[in-house]
Amino acid sequence: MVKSRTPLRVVQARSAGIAASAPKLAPAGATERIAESITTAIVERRLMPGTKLSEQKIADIFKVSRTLVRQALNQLSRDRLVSLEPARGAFVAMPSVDEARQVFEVRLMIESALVRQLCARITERQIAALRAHLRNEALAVARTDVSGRTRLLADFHVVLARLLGNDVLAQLLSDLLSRSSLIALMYQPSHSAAHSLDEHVQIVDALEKRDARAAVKLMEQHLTALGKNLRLDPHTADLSAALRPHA
Amino acid sequence: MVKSRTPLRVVQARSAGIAASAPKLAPAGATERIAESITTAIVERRLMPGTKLSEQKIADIFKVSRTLVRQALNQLSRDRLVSLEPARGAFVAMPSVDEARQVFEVRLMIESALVRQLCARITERQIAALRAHLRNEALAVARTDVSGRTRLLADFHVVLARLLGNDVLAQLLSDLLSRSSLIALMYQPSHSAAHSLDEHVQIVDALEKRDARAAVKLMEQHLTALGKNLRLDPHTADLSAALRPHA
DNA sequence: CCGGCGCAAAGTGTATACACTTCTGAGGAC
DNA sequence: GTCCTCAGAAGTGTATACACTTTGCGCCGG
Repeated sequence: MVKSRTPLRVVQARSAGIAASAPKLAPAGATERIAESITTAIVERRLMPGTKLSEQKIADIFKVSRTLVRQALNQLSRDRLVSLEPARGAFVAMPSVDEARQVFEVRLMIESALVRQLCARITERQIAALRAHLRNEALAVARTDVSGRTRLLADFHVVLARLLGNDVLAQLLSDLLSRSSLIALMYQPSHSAAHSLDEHVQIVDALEKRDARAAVKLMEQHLTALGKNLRLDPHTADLSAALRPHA
Repeated sequence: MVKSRTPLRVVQARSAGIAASAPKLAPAGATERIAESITTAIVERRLMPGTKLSEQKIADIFKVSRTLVRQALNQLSRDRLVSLEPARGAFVAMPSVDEARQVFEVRLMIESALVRQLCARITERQIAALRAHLRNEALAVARTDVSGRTRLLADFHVVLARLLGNDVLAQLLSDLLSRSSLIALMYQPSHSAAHSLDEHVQIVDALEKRDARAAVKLMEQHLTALGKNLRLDPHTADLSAALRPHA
């Protein structure tokens, strides 16, 4: 696994030219922009678990003060994407095996109920939207676009949640999926994206036929498959955990 | 409904004597203490929805700077207990009817699956713990201890979640219950605590008999009962919403 | 040669300073 | 008398300053 020697190399802030000293042109979302960038970087696997997130370095990158960076890191900490160690700093979170298992258990509970309800309410138009999403997934898988692929595979589940029209649910699941990305990154180094995509297709097929039983079953298989993979290679996890304090 | 004239009257910080100027003795949890106090105050109905939470006033109460208060308010904002309006300040959140409905829908999904799984795994000791909790609930209801009653009725659901040994689930449900408290406060001014307690007892009975079907059914009834109550009196909601901007 | 002690550099935690926005209320125009 | 304008107050948003903790490294003792 990568030595994760790079302390930081996030995408550069695409700030508008000036923004010199005056706090004029950072009206809204300055903090949000930072949090979003870091979240995206983690989900798209450009930041490895355990990487130190130095406040000053991030502040320099985004051309803001540590204040806003701290706010962003605090938010991410509540999302469990970074862990704050008192007086030591912020690090990209390293979910434990237990936590990983629990996250998948919760996803299993929620997403089973989700597809069950979806079968009753889904419309033609919504199925078409799902098909479109699947095409994007297939495209990303085909061209081995790791970043996009990872994000799109996760987004599939959020898209499902949105179809219920329940923003609370969608937000909740979105958080769980960010955590899942981190978990996958730690415990599933060699997971087959094509396989997940195939299962997604099968789920949409079941939804289209309004076969609730099949849809739920498929979703359960999909998630337990992901969950079971965790225990298979705890070596990688412990290894990277053991290496963390030094790097 | 209350005019909510009081801008602030949270519990006083029980800080140890000194803590004058030096940042010596606030090593950990300074921010957490503030967030917790405000959360408790909201859940126990000592802060009404729409109440303005002025940073400086809170800072004075807790004898800290605005910095820590802002951190706490940011955390609470992510929990949806307070809403931050840019350049205007923080207010105790006023969940919309839509949001309220969605929260109960999600709780329905999660807690149905919860009791279903619990039926299979619950132990004698755990049932005893639940009975003990129910006794506390009954006590609070009997002595019309509004604060404690509200908290204990909500805690019941968190206790159930903890029995599964899944901290992620417990945390998630805990957040949803805080929001539910706020919702109940806005849309269920005259809700019968005794009725909820009775339903809790029935659920535990079903769990003890390991009757999954009955337990799920009871939980569904319990939650849909709470959810249905929302639409019955949207008047109160609009009224307090109408009064908010001025007070 | 190895292990512990201590000082300096780096980084976090909190407070304070300052810029800008919003709100309120008094004064003036119509 | 009503409405608009605008100045001052109050409050939020960001940056900076400073105290304290952690950490890395050299030095001394064994």
